[in-house]
Amino acid sequence: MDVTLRLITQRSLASISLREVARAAGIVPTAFYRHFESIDALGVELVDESMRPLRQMIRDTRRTSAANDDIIRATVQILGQQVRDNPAQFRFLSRERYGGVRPVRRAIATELRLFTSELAIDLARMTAGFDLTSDDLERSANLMVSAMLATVMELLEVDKRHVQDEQVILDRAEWQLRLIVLGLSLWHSAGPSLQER
Amino acid sequence: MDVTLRLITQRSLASISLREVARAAGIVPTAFYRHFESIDALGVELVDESMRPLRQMIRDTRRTSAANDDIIRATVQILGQQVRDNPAQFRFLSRERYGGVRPVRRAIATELRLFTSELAIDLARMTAGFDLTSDDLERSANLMVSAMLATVMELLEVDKRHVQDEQVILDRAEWQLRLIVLGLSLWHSAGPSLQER
DNA sequence: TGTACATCAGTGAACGCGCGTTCACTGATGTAC
DNA sequence: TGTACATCAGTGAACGCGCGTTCACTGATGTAC
Repeated sequence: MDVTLRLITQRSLASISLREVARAAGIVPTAFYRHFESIDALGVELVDESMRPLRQMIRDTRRTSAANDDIIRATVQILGQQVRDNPAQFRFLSRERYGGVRPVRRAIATELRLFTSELAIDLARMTAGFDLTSDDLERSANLMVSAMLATVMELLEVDKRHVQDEQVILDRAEWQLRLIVLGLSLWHSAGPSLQER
Repeated sequence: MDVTLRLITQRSLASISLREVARAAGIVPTAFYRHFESIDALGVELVDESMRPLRQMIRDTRRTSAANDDIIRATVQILGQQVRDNPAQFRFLSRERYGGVRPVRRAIATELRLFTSELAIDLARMTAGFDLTSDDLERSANLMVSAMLATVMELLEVDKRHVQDEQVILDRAEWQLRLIVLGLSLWHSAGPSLQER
């Protein structure tokens, strides 16, 4: 699984062969079948492995938020750190999220839905005074996840020679999350004129 | 190019062969070279073709917004219509945006940056009284594009037997865009306490 | 209007290659008695 | 402690197949004079 993550740094899972994986792992092609039924099956297992940094992100954020009064900044910093520490996992997820074969795509969609729900729970705590429905929370968590995934993808495209670009992307993400929370804080006091027109 | 769009409904560009394209087009493999140097070159040309519906979207929205007071609803409706009318193009863009080979990925990134700038211009007109910097506009246009692309991807995954799911996704997109505009409308009056903490 | 030539999309045979998968086998490690 | 057997990861030969690319060729259409 490790060598596969390394192989798909440059290309997608669909375009690498069983023999390439075996070669990179230092085994003979037939030995591959001792571990996985096919490349697709390997892909599905990789989803689980690759979601680990995201789950870690939630834990880190929850631990941090108790001691930190700027939770948005902390969240974005943790995101940047996780992407820096686990580029292959994040690359795999963003590559295969829509580009991959169906079973892998579905596995990722399921995991991301869980992730969004977790975020909605945290968001509920953060916005306790805002009088939001669970639908509101789910939709805004979904928007935040979209923004964060777009951020991840752009971070991964940053040329290593222009590290300062990373900060520009992270600053933008922070600004965007702040805008969303600001919108939420005023959602119900804004009245129907802004909400429905 | 048409048969290629049809072929990648199920798989990514990286996983289809020159011979498959030729076969589907009803020509002999060697005749492919009369038209394109390689599959990658075909991909780059497909980007241009596939961006057409997006450009059309901007034009439609501009034409509509003059006569419509709920521009957000109109925008989301136009988005849904374009995706319904050009699924193959949108599927190609979302598949290859991060999953594709580098030249295709870069071509898409460039086009989307242009699209974001166009949106920022329209947004400037919409939010004329809000006192936003061009940086604010660019960042919020970027967030809107992220939200819209995520919407497109989910629309494309909708099972044809559950057409009502489409409306749920579009409603959410509308809600999200509305939230962003609401945030923008109050960005400068919110004061530093909400913006920087 | 007729002739000669250029351009162009497509043909079909052939090549060497890497692919996924099968099969019978090996040798090390673990387990039962 | 010793013996017999099971499990397991890996081996290596072999298969038929689809691949990208080369080459010399065809026949229709367009163009110059």
